[in-house]
Amino acid sequence: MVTIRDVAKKSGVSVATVSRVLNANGYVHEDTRKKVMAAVDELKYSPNEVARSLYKKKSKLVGLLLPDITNPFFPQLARGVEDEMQKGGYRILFGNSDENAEKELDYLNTFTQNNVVGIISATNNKAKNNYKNLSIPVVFLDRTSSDYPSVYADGKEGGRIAAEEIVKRGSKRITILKGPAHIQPAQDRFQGALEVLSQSNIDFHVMSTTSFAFEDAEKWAKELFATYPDTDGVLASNDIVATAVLHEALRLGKSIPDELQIIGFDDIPQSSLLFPSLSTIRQPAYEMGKEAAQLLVKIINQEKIQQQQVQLPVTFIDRNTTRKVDTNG
Amino acid sequence: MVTIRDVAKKSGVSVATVSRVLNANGYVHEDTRKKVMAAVDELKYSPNEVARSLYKKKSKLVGLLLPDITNPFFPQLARGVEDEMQKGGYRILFGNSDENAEKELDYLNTFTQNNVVGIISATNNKAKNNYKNLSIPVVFLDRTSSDYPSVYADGKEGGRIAAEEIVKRGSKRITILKGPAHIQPAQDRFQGALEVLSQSNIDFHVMSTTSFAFEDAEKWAKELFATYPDTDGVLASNDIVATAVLHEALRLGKSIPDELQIIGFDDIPQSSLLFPSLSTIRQPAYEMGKEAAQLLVKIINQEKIQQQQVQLPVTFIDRNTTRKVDTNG
DNA sequence: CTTAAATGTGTAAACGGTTACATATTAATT
DNA sequence: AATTAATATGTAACCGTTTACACATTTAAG
Repeated sequence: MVTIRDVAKKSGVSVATVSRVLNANGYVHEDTRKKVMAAVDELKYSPNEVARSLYKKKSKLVGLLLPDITNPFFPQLARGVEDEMQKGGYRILFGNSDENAEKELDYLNTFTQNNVVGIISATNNKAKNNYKNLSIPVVFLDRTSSDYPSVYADGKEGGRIAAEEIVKRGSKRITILKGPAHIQPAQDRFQGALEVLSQSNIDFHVMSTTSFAFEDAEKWAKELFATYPDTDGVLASNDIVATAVLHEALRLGKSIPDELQIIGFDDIPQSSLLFPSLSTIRQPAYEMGKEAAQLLVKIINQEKIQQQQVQLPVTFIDRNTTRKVDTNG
Repeated sequence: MVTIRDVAKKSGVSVATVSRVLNANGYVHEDTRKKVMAAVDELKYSPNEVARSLYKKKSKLVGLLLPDITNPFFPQLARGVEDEMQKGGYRILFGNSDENAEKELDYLNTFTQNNVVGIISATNNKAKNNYKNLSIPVVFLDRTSSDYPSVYADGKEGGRIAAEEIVKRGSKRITILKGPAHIQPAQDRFQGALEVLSQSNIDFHVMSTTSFAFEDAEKWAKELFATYPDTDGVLASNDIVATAVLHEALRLGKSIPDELQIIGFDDIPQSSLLFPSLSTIRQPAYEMGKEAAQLLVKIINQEKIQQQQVQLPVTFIDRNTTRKVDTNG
């Protein structure tokens, strides 16, 4: 390994001078700067971030904690975070928590032990006080929080829109699939939908589900049609569940969207490739990731923050699992 | 921040002793061990990995470089890597390369600057010599390599199987969608399929595509049916493209699998949730990630390796975009 | 009982950077 | 010409660990 001392020797100056040219810090004569840069090039020197981090007590690393990268909603988030962090020269220490408090704590420890300069967490764990005594900034992603910086989409509004749209398009016996109880965003969606349907005079059922996993999704779908065979509108807790519902409905020979309308949530990339393509409430996942990253670097740089909580808007994506609404009405 | 010195002071011993109890190194009296552990607990001391890494010249970090986490094949890989690494106490420094040599090099630098102890790379870049003068072990994932440790699925065999199965099921005018030229695994699949079809007396076309992106997939699909409207069997370069083909075929009112059979490649999670569900060649992505991680930690630990190249088998997943084969034949 | 080996602990030097401080030279100011 | 400010560079301490080495004490062996 070539160190700053090797560069210093080769260019005939002290390590301090080398450090100064590398960091463009303090005074250094143009001639010596050139000598040093030449030595750097020749030796292919590249500073050891670990040593730098040790002295400075801060690295160029940020921790990113997601529930599960395997859930198709999260890669977009992650990508948004990464692309933005990349710009600021930050790199990502990555972990999946599985919404498991122990794993989460474990990762939080790793992050601090590695001098990360900030953390972005998209977990929905109750164990908030894992974060209480962290000395580094945290921003929560896809999760509302009044006491921490956070960026999230307007889930409640999303739920409302979904309910309004499905009603407007004529569903009369709606089933709301309520997502896992401990996932706040899922509850927000549910509340929004509930609010609208409660105030309407449309029949509806609520069916609880306990996970967002692929493997479970088909089970809920079967259960749904077994329990409520005459439902003509499903508000799914997310696009995965919606996809499973769509799949099962087609298997049962239901005509979509004529007999049954389905609205998902998230707008994961593959939703547009289904047939019929899935109508859904879009969360701007990539932008959310970016936004979170921007917020975090602002906090790291001690910039003034206008808004600790960033709420991003949600939009209805009108595809083919919903009927066309009468536009002249 | 509480350091080893604070613990030493509190427990009335030297830092060397504290270090010894923490690392279970050298001799230390049981009584002092207890004293030290008590101080550790009381102060909630947790060692600074950065300092440790600096002295030892190796961290507990491994670099993971993927083309794009947003491509649904990769989260599974990543998860396999992470789960396995987690077991060994390693954490993941993560990056997306976008198959861009500059980004790739940039990440490789970051990795080494941060003293990672190994790298797993799933890129398909020509710029192999980015890896030449790395002093840390690298294993390539989803990519064949004779001169580096690598784990990959048997793409060529996968291509053969796909071709055989679609022929066996009666397609007579087959289109092979050839994936991007610079993606070796895509070429392997293509070669396998080509091999089988060349030796048969079935008509077939080859159509080249240049990316695996969602946005492009629909374009290829439309182009496919515009160019070869009478094709009755498609061998897609991966499940995304297959999904787009399926979508477009259904849109055109083709009956699947009766008029048109489709076989994908990868078996990404959502393939089973399509309707009709997608027949495909399964790559064991999660296992590949795990295998790569296992191989890397073996190399890190200087264990004897029997096989530098591990090739995982590929299987035909017979779902509903292919016809049922006559079993009594 | 003497000696050697095993056990237990501390001091200080690394690891590879950054920077406070000291010092020297040159340029600007009066 | 004398003084001050700006420029340029080096020395050494520091960041928080680990470990080589030294030394002391206990235990085992002869």
